[in-house]
Amino acid sequence: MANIQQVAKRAGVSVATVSRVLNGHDKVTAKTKLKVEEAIQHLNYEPSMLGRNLRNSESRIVLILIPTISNPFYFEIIKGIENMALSQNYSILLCETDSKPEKEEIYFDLVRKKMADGIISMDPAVNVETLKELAEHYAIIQCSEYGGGIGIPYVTIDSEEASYRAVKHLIQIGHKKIALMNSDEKFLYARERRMGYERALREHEIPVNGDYIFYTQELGFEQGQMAMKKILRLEDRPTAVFAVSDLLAIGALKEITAAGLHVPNDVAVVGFDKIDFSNMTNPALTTVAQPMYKMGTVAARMLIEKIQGKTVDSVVLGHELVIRESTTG
Amino acid sequence: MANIQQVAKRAGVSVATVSRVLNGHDKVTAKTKLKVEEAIQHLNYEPSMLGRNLRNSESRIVLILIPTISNPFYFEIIKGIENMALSQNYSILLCETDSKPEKEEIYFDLVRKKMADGIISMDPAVNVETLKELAEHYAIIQCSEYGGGIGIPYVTIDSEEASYRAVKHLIQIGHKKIALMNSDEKFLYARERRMGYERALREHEIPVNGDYIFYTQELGFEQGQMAMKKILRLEDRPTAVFAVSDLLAIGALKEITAAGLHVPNDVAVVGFDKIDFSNMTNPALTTVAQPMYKMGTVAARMLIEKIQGKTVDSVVLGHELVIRESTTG
DNA sequence: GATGAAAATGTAAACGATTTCATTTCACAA
DNA sequence: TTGTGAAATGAAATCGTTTACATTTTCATC
Repeated sequence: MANIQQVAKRAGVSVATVSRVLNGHDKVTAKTKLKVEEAIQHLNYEPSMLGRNLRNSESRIVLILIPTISNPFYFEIIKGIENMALSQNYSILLCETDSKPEKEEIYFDLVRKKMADGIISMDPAVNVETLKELAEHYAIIQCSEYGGGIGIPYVTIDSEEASYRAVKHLIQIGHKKIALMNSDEKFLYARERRMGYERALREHEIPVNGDYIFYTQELGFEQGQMAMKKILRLEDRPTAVFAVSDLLAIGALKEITAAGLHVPNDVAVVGFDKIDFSNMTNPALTTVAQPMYKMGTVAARMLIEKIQGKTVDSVVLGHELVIRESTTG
Repeated sequence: MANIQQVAKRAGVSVATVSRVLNGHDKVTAKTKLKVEEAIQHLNYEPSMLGRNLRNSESRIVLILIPTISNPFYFEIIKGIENMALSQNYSILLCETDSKPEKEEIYFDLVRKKMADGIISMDPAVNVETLKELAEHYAIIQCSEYGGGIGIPYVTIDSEEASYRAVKHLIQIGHKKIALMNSDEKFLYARERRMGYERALREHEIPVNGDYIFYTQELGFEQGQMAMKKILRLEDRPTAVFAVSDLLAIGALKEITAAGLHVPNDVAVVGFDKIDFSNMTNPALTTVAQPMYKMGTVAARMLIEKIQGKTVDSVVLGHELVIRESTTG
């Protein structure tokens, strides 16, 4: 494991010159460049990021904060972030918080200790106070989930509108009794999605029925099953369900089928996110597609600009309703 | 952003003493310790990993190489690795290779440049030559997928035996015409799983029928669908399918249902891996459970020991057949 | 109060790069 | 040949820690 000194020695030049060759900087004579390159080759030299990072006061690592890696919703976003980051010579540290403040704190510490240059937060349960405080000193971007009005740039979609369109689709194919499977309204997106749901109903003069709205603690398959069980027990059973995540919707599918009912003939189902699996279920799931890959690249670009000291503005991206078997048979 | 010098100055001690307090090293008088802690508090000091890492010639980062993040098979393994790593103050860099040598090379470079202290490779398509070469200088562990006999420690399960048991289960519930949906036999695990399949058949005096063995390029849902289409077209149609991944099996499920057939009455299906989704399908999938979380923790522990210069031995963990609706109705 | 060993603290040299500023080399014109 | 300015190169500081070694302090003992 040679270092820059040894390369310099072998090439008969100073370390400064080696560094210049390494970084393609300034002007270096073709002849010296050749000598240096020969030395690098011969010694099998690889510049150490440790030295370089210390000198440059940067780590070239960005943190991605997600609640759990098991939620496929994050896949494409992560890919987007990764590719953009890679193209700018950043690496990504994927951090699962399990929505636990202790784990979150471990990762926040990583940026305080300069192990990371910035954070892309996708955890809806993130501690907003700490995040705000951190944002005063470090580069932070919120992706997909965001606390509004806290001065941290975000990239997201218009949840209210997306939700509105999903419900409108159900109404247009004839449904009037539409249940909403929402997550806890402490999350902004949950409040927005309920508003979209209600707007669609009101617009078609369908009264909003509180009994048709269900809240779940998490957005997983089991929560979807449990909520669906309750829905199926209602005396005036809904003919359609709009779930705010695909996993919830897939749980609903399973439960409806288990009850001997048919999707969409007895109960239609709409999900949200268009995760890969939404296409693998029986029947395939109608869902709202978020431009996840794009969100990732945009978030990464914003973060890198922030790291470079630029000011960046929040971005709202478009979305799309993907109609499949779970509503149209 | 204060540094250790400023803390030392304010506390009226030397940087060495501050460092000692920081690391809970040696003996420091309670009084000086207090002074130092006051200074740290007051200056809001956080030790920089950049300096520390350079000095210690380590990055405290480990690389995880996976072909793609979209395969849920890796979730639990990653969680296992992450938790073990975290407990030892390591962070993990999740690296998607897309099974492309170029991307792989980017990540290999990260360890050559000391940005990472070691690698846990889970990519079956990894370039074994490069890996071997790298293993001479750096800490490397293979997890789940491994090239045998290349001198790199691995943790895995007994694929042949697991496969044998899965097929035996199908035979025991009355099947004789059992198709195998395997991946390319350039992978060791694919060869092993075919051997287990054949052993089970031979043991029950069922001839091995080459027409019943299908190879897929990847282990995804679409490949499962395509292979199943072919299987359904066979004149003497199998009554059961053993797929070497859950995603393949889920593709098969979808295709069987689409053909108007019933699982398991017309065709029984067994998968491999017990990913979360194997429980969410209709019907739920019979599958071979790998102890993924355990594999992760074991791999991480092995890697850390390797980093510390110890010699470590390969490990073979147990597995379990999980019988669900796709074979027993 | 002097002594000496043990305990606490300090000094300064790493770790491996980048970069500012000073110095040398070079090409060319006088 | 000499002088000049530009181009190429080098010397040394710097980034923020840790730690081997040197030095000072402490304190029980005589």
